[in-house]
Amino acid sequence: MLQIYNTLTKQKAPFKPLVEGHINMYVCGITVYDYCHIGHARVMVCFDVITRYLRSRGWNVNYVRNITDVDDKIIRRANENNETVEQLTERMIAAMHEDEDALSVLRPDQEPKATAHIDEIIALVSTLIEKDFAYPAANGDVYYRVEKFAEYGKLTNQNIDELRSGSRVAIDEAKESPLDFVLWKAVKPGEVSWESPWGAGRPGWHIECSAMSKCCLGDTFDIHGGGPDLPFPHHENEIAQSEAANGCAYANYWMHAGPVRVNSEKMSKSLDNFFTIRDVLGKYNPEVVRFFLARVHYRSYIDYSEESLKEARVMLERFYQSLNGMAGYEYSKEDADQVNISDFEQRFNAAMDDDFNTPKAVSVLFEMVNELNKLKKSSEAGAAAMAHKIAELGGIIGLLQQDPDAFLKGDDKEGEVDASAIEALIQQRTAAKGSKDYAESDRIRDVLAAQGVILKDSREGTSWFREG
RNA sequence: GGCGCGGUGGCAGAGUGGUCAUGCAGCGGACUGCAACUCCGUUAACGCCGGUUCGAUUCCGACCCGCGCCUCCA
Repeated sequence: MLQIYNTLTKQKAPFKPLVEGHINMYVCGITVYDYCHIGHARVMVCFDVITRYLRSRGWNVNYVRNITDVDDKIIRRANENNETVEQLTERMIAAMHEDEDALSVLRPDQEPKATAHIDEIIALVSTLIEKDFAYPAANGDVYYRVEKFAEYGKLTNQNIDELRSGSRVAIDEAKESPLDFVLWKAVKPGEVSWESPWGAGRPGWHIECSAMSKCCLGDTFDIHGGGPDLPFPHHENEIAQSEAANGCAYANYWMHAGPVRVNSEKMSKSLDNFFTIRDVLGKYNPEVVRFFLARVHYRSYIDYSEESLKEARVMLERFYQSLNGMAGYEYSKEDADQVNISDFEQRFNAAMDDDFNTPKAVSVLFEMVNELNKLKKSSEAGAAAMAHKIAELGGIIGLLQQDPDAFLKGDDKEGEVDASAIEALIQQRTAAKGSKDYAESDRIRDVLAAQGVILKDSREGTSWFREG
């Protein structure tokens, strides 16, 4: 039984879809004015793991993640760069897709862009005005009348009075109340804009998600997800817009990923303490980055550090050392039954069913590695079956799909010994060993070790890998 | 100030009212020319103070500490 922690109810509850076997999920995506950082990567990986797992269990998942391609920051950045908004956003969308591909994040089924849904946005704002939940102001903006929506604040337990007194938002003369937020922004000189019943302008931030989710998934859908800084005000405002306009529940389950931290502070644009995905991919194998993010429960914080990345690398090495060389062996269903594959698989699924507990699921995978290493000595077919299942289950988290030998050897990087030089030194060492010249063979091993290359002698000869 | 989340062995990180998390590191052993990989064994923890209970790291309350949101941010 799948259990999901729901931000709305603040507890874990059994998941019940609107339509049996089917899941409609909307996740807030990226505002594309800059390269994605590791915090963005976390949200991408988190919902990618969730989608992969649900599909592996037979759910039919329709995964929508939007792209915000017009807003203040985009306009400012495009001006700074002397390019159009569209040039900037297309560049950043391409970069985002490159980053996702590197991290083995599968594309959502739909990636709606705000600028492609202006008509739907205008229609939604019109409905809100008709229903008296919004008003055009003297300055050309259209605002949402927050105090008209009785349930405002139900996602994050805010109450209107507290918000009003604690409001840090500067009083805007055009608004009826400081809590009101903008649905449609009147154009300023030099900005991109679209015609509307309230004059030329562009959508506010929150309205696009209400419009696009309605367009792609309908008035009510199953899961709405996003990053840790979105519950308030963004998701609160989405609820207010959609439920007021549609007259029915918006999303049934709200899921929020935890933050990535640096030195105990949240990684964020405003703190300027972020590392972009491409920075980090320059130093670590993409799978290491993915594992770094996926080995912690999705709702917990993660501390970003070189040590954490290295630890993820070392953990993956254990998997790949064990899997290495197992691909070629045959096995039957009986072989798999004999080594209790289904018990492990059940425990893996039970962990994932419990609010997507990846740390626990990974621990099951490690138990399987231990079993595999033992089976290598007793049952070739049993070991092959185990190895196959480890890779299969790892694949659900988006891991363990590389060729083990390739992962362990790594790419030849600038300034490091390349593979052919390593092979040549190994041949010299083998010759030295053959004549029992251990001083020489140890010397060669030390030379390689000094460059991070570790040798492994076995009956079949000497193999090597690069340590993390 | 309001609303939330969290404090687990040297580190990372799950979980449970009374037997093992898991990985790294450490220690002892096996394998090895020596290593590496691997295997076997092993050490060690639940912020603080009360309460409930036969028994609490796990439930309840207070306290201390850390973090997030309340302004654009995933």
